[in-house]
Amino acid sequence: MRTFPVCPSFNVIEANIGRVAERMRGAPVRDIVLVRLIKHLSVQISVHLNRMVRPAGLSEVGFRTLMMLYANASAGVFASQLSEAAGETRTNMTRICDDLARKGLLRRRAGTRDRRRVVLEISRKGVTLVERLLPRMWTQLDMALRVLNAREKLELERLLKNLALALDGLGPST
Amino acid sequence: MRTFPVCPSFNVIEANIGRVAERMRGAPVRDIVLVRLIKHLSVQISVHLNRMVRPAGLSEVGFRTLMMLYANASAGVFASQLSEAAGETRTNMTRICDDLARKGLLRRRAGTRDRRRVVLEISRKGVTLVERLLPRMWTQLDMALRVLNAREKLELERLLKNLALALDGLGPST
DNA sequence: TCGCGATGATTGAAAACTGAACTATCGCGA
DNA sequence: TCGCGATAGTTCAGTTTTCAATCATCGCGA
Repeated sequence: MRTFPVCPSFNVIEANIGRVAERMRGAPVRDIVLVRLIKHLSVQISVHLNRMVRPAGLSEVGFRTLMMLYANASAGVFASQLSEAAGETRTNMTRICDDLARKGLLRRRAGTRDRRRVVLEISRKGVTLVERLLPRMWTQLDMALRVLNAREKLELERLLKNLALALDGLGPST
Repeated sequence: MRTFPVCPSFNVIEANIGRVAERMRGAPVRDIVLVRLIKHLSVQISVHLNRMVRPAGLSEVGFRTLMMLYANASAGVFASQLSEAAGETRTNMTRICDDLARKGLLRRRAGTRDRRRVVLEISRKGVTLVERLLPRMWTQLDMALRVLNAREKLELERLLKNLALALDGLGPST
């Protein structure tokens, strides 16, 4: 099977996967490589994002949350929706919002229709911060993803979404 | 821009990214979607793997570590190599190996040539466990990735590796 | 209208992970 | 051979994340 040139940080991992296959026949090597690649990339991305927002006193998760609030600035969002949008557990979202609220970046208020719900709204200060950080993040992101052309990006998105769909379906059954 | 059908769990996220773009022109929407997709997939995969190895009393990280040890069963591995292969920090690897050692799945011994190093070796019990679990994992993995054909998998691997390479390069500079 | 199971959010305890010291050892040059 | 910066691994303290229990509120049916 042909392999591709790859970053040093992943070479070690791939070498080890190959060694597993040598010992135990039938290993779906390419599949394992894919899974590990996704994890590896996820970590790399997190590290980069963290490094970018740290100077502003935020964590990557905090920033992601704030951005989701920014997206819904006009109406505000319920906490549960927000946790879904940011991809965090509800418990964790509570803590993250605690932190953001302490920093004055968001406001919490009880829902009017349903007082169990909590409406979260980004503050003026939060908007300012997001709008200050976003352009820099976008530039970085654009630079990093320049290695792929438009067609490749589209194809990558398609493939990853197929994968996400498959994993979703696999979930509750097994 | 055309979008693809996608799992419900990611729909919310994508909708929110779209809303950010409405508010702030110039957002590289497709790029952001890609990054969030990768993170989303990484989490999904972790959940699935965890669910599979939990009954054996292992965490996903523990199993991944054990598998890397299995790959190098003949010679054993130094702890630092292992942490690199498993994609964990050295600190965390110490803790994980503590756990695996307590369960009798690996042996630790001082290196002979260099006594600072610690040689890690999978135990008989560890080998048995890995060989019991692997086939089930591979079956699951195979099922999940059946949504992609061979050509698509190869293309996905190529694209992801390109991305990994780009992020690697971006690292120390900015 | 009164209950009561269901739901949204929070809290507390525990687990997982990380960064910064610290310890022991190494290899190299004076 | 001695000393000393570098390296491997661990420990400790702090952060982040999760699970399970809890609180408050809702909506629905008797």
